Amino acid sequence: MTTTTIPEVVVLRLPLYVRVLAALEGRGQGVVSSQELGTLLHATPAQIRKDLSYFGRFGKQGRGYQVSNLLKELRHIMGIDREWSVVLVGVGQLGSAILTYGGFAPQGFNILAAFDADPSKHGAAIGNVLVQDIAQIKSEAQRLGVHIGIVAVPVSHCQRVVDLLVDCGIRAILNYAPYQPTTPPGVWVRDIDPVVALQSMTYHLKTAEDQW
Amino acid sequence: MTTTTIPEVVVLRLPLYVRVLAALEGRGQGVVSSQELGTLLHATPAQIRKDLSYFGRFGKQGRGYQVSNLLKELRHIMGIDREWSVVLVGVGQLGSAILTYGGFAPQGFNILAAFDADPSKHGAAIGNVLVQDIAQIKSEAQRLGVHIGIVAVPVSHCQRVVDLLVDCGIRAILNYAPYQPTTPPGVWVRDIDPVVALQSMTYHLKTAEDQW
DNA sequence: AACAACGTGTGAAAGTAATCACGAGGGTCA
DNA sequence: TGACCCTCGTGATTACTTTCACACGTTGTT
Repeated sequence: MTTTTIPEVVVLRLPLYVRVLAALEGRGQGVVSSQELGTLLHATPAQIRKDLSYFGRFGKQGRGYQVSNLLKELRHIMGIDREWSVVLVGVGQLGSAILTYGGFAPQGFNILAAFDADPSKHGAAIGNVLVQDIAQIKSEAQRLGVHIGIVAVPVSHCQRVVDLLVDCGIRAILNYAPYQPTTPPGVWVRDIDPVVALQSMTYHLKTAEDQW
Repeated sequence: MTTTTIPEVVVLRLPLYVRVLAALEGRGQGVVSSQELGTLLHATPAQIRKDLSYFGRFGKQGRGYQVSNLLKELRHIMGIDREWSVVLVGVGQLGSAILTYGGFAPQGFNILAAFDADPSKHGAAIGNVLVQDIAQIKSEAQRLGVHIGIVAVPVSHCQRVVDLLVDCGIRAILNYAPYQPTTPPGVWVRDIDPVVALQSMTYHLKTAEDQW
């Protein structure tokens, strides 16, 4: 068995591949070339081919890739051909919005429970999810077999909550707090911070202005 | 004048530097070393020093960096020592949540107007912002001197809305739709897609499982 | 059956980014 | 003053990513 470690940049691109392949399948396209995928993904055809080659040989010379087959393969490789159990911590404005957001479930990410430290929120149901006492999280996470945690708490609580999730056996965390928590090896964190995204663009806006 | 082009990866890290420096200033710390910054940012001290060296010589040998000074410098370099005018397109569930989110204004990003194609939404005020007809966007954007656009529309409308924003003279776009729009050179886009973030983690979860 | 057009998979080359390692300066204290 | 410790800034090195370019298989055509 030839186990090459996949570069992380490639892993980060895989979901985008799946996204456009799903769109192509939805519109009934049967075959796609690396050239066309490259256009749709704003990447070079060579990069598409090299990325895919890390996982196998899915294409056919002279033809391209069979959309439905490649999509199936990639979904399996990424582990998104199954359901994942998710818990959310922090039911403030942001947390509530996440609970009512309809984009996770269709992709197999099921938010099964929500937790907050504020007793006044306990017992409420937001978007079909019951808000529970944060003290219950460990037993609930184990009972539900949770894989993924979403953190939507203030910066001041972020590290503590992340530690707690890790203690619950969770090894993948989607973090909405504007803070990079420290985690032990083997735990994956993705940060979502729109302000950071905006700030990295203002650098370019300013630089473009200064140009003249 | 020595104008080296700054690597984009460095630009993407600058906001994180500002974030931790602001935290250090808030807690009253006067001086910080690249070593300590590295710990807080999960980066090596060498990387911190090299990144900062693209913009100038802010440190003092034997001491480190003066927190307030470095913060001031970086804020200026990134263009976040001023206010930026923002418009939002798409006042659905997500768009409404963005309008009521309190995290943008304190960082100098002021959402001045919101637009939607649905007439039933026009005239509503959400989080102090008036929802207007999308047909008004060009005149309003010019009147308000808008710099940045936030896109919170369905995938099917994303490209059209982005084209419209570009036509309004906007050159920085924060895109919440799960689709990578095409833009002319000189226009900057940052995509925010929590599902993509989750999917890149399930790859690792699955791989860790398969290990044994 | 031969040929042309197409497009994959992949080593090699080129281009970027991260890290190393060290000279030089600053601070502290006896 | 001088010895010692600290930490920056940076050229050199190493590691990682992307792109190039071509052999080879597939499809369609005459």
